[in-house]
Amino acid sequence: MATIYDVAKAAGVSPKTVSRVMNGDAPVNQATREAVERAMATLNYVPSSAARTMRSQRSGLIGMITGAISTTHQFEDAGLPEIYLVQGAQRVIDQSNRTLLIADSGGQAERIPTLLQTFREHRVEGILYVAEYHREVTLPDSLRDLPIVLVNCFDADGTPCILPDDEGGQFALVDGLIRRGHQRIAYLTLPEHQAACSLRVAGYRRAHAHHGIAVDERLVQVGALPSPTHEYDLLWDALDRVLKAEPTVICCANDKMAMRVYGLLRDRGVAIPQQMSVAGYDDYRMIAEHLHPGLTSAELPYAAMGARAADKLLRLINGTPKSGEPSRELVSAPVAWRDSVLTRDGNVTQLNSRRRET
Amino acid sequence: MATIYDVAKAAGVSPKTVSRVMNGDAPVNQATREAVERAMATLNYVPSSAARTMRSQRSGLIGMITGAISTTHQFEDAGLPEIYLVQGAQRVIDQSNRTLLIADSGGQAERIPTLLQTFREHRVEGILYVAEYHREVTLPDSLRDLPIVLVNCFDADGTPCILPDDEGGQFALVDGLIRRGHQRIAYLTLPEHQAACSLRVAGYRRAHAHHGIAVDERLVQVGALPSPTHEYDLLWDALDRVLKAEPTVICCANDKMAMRVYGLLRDRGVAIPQQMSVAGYDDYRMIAEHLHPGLTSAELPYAAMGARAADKLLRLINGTPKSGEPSRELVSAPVAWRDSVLTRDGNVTQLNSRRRET
DNA sequence: CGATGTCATGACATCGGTGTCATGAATGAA
DNA sequence: TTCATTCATGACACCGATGTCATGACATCG
Repeated sequence: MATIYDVAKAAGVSPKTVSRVMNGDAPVNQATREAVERAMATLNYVPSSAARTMRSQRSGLIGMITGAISTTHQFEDAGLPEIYLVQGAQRVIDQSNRTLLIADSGGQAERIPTLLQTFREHRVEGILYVAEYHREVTLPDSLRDLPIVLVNCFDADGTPCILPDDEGGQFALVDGLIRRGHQRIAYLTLPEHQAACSLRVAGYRRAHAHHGIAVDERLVQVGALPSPTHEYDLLWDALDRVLKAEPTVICCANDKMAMRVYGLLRDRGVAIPQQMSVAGYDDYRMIAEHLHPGLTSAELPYAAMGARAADKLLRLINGTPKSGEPSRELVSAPVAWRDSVLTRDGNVTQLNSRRRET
Repeated sequence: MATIYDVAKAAGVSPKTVSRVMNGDAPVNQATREAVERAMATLNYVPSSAARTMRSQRSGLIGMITGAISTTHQFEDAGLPEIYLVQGAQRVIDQSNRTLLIADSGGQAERIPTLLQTFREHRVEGILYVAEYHREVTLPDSLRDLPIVLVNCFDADGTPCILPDDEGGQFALVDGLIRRGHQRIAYLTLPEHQAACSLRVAGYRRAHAHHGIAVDERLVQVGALPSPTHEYDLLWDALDRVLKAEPTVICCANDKMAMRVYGLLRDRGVAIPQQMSVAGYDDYRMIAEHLHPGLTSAELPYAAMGARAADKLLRLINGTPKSGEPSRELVSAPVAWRDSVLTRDGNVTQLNSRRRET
């Protein structure tokens, strides 16, 4: 592998001049520059980031730690759309001429110290700490000395974080339902004590308040997803209870639940959306676009969150936070309206024309 | 940040001895070792991988390039389960005391040269080149000089690769259907010219041949998924044609299509699985486990492929390929049998008991 | 015309580890 | 006892960049 010395010799200049050509940190004669560039091309020269890091004490690496805090999800694949987070963050980080180093703990919390050790050895300049679902976390003390941004999670110490606007998203969805003529809107929540769940329910309630509609509490029920501990029946029962309150639309805590509700409703001979509209949350396109009819869902904006988090972290590293920048930032996203929701126009009901949001 | 010199001074030894304690490459007196370890702990010493890389000419980095070859998938999120690939590969790579460097092109092929340049600057020891779906690729010449393993793709030059056993998986699924009493098995393929599609159809045919059943060609139809170019109707029509041939089960080219088929069948008042069994392919658990009833599907073993690929790459790097190791390796996986498939016992039909495969 | 400044370049040290070789002490074999 | 090994350790150079400082050639200014 060619070094800067080889290039210097081939171009008949000193290594330092080659360095100057690469970094543009001092004027270089045009002819010299061209000679150096030719030599670099001929020798297929690629500078060594190790050497550069050593001398400059800047690694140009950002560490991302994902699946970090799982309580052994043997069943859940909640973290799956994290790939979008990675893409969002990577775009921003590449622009700052840095490289993203990703460590996935695969849900094994005990591996985290090892991964952090690796990050430290590589002298990462900052860390993005990603949770698989919106929740509170407690950071290990060993992280205190590095610039860090939490993504999809927050802690009690006010560490900078980027969160999805679950309350606002659910508000927008339910607001849209009401504007489309729905008055009796059911909500199936999850039993878990997740931040996302309670925020979404809060958004549901605020939308009702906003339109001056009282919430019939029979319309709000706790469902569940299949898991080793609770059986399907929980959702079946919740659906049963909620149907007694005669809703025209059922909002589900997430897309997975909505997918099950499709099946359960149809088992009862209820046509979607003619007899019952359904909405989800997350807008996992793999689900929402491919269900029939297409599922209306509030987007969980992973890509945007990744980008925002990277942006915030870079400012932390550079010591240039915007003045008055809050430590906690919410990321909103539009609702994707699809055919699972019927517009109720007075007594007449009509199908939405099929549309996609970009 | 403490260096090896600081540790050496604190422990009253030479830097080289500290190095020996860390690497265990030469005997060190027990008392000395403990003194050094105390000093490292006190100073919070973390060795610099940059310095180590520079001296030893081994970076300990493996590059993975994903979403590498997309033809701008504005619509597809095919690459989503790649996260499993990452986890599989990372597990193996960590064990070899190396670190995985991931670059995601986000489907923008023009970004690949930049990403490769970054890999080179970091002196990665080898590359995992991941395609989002099983296909043939052509490698840029600039990759020729690095150990490389293709994942989920192959090229014309016989570059080492890891592929899913689509033919075998579909064979196992259809074989299982026949053993469960099905004789008229429909197959909905995709119009795309993907390696996966034709292999799966081949497996379908081989299973029939294996049991001496002739394939009624009306049972094999080309469907499609929603996209900007073809409308839903394509799948509707295909389903229409296939139903005329009176199947007892419909196999779909993948889980997304199966999800749509659930909706389309139910629109026609066909109960799943009582009146029609359905099977998918990929076993995206986000879909297969949460559909109601649970979707029977052949697993696309991403995690295992990631692990196998990493393993193969490490052997390439170490120059210790197993003797007679084929350059192309297929990874098989079991079929996940769920409630969407009815067992037809003579004239009597029965539901599978609900079960999960681990 | 001499002083000063800018341009273009090179010599040299340095970042933090590890490979090589040397050295002295202890141990075992002849 | 003496020579050969093994053990335990240190001195020193080196990996490949870049920061600092020095230098010579011109250009500019008063």
